[in-house]
Amino acid sequence: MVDAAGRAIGERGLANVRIKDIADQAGMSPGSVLYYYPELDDLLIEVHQETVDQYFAQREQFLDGLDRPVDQLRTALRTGLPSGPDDVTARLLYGMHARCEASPAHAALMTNLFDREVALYLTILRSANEAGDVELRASAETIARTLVALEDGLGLHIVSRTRPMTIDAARTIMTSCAEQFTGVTLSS
Amino acid sequence: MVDAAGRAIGERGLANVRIKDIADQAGMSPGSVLYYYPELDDLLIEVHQETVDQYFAQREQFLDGLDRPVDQLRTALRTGLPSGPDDVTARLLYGMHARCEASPAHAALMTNLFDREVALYLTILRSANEAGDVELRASAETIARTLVALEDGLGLHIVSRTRPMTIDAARTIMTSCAEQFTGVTLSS
DNA sequence: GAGTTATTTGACTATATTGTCAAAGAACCG
DNA sequence: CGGTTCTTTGACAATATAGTCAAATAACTC
Repeated sequence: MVDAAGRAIGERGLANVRIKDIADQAGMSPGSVLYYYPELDDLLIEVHQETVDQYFAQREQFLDGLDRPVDQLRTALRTGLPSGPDDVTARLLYGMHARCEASPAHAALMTNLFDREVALYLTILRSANEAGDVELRASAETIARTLVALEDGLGLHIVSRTRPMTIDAARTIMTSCAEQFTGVTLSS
Repeated sequence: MVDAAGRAIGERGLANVRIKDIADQAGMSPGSVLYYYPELDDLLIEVHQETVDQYFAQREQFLDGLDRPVDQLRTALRTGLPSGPDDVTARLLYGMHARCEASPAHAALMTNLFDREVALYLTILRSANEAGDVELRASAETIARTLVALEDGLGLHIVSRTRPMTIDAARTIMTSCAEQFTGVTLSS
């Protein structure tokens, strides 16, 4: 059901999704959708939750098996960007940002995602630093927040089809920024 | 009329604005709105255009009268962020990002704004560098793009009420990032 | 000021979508 | 089984909103 809603949003866009679309994707009637979610917002919040969890789990998974923290950093820098303008997960998450203004639940989920991503970078940065592989030219907290916010800004432009902002250009920028903060070469 | 639409969006939100809201703001009847804009999208595009122009003009104006490029840089770093979660202009622009996926016109306006902001930083960075006030530890183009994308990412979190991301925190990050790229202290 | 065109209006139609509900059907339980 | 609860359905009512349009009004021209 939550999956079906996610697919429906992927097809029709978060702003235009109708109960009927969700019902179709779930192989149900519109009445059944309302039976489980009298407030459609509740369903959207679960979709948001689910998407955040899956996205973050995947990001962590990319790091599995990488022993050297610098390699983890390099990989994290690559996997924090949308895969392209049509990246379904990224589009959904950016769409959810708009709902944060009105819905504390969505805002909390965004805060949660942000915190987890910052924590991920923090861990990597600190262990890379302890391993003597990188400097930390600002506080680890600041660097981590910078990288996450930069990912979000670049991703927004990728998804919005801002022309000069291709995935390659965005990767260059991520790398370059991380290099400045850590004093090492990170381009792969 | 475009102004009225902007106000209506400010009150009701871009996603929920109705023709009636615009008519009310303009002191007209709904019929008159349709008379001038049979396609409501055309009006939204003009609102977008207008907002981009005004926003950028104001950003430039903040730099007026600042002779030293480093001061311009400091000011640019401060004025590129939303004034708070309720910043009407910022909310409108972030809302418009969602429309870029479907509308090339909106995407073009976003590209235009991005390019102009990058150009602004480019000018500042280059003259600060020529004045011998800053280093450029990456290409000016890369630094400028980084700063603009970072502003956008931070602004998105401010507007979305991502809790740890206050305006102060965001300013710290902007400053710290610029310091890394330029090798000088910029905090005011 | 008569005639012409442009603008404005608000009532009306068309449409899309949410939400209701009684009845049908399935699952479960003694 | 018979009864009970849970689930599902699709037709229907309620609502919201875009868009139409004839008629009223204003503006403009000669």
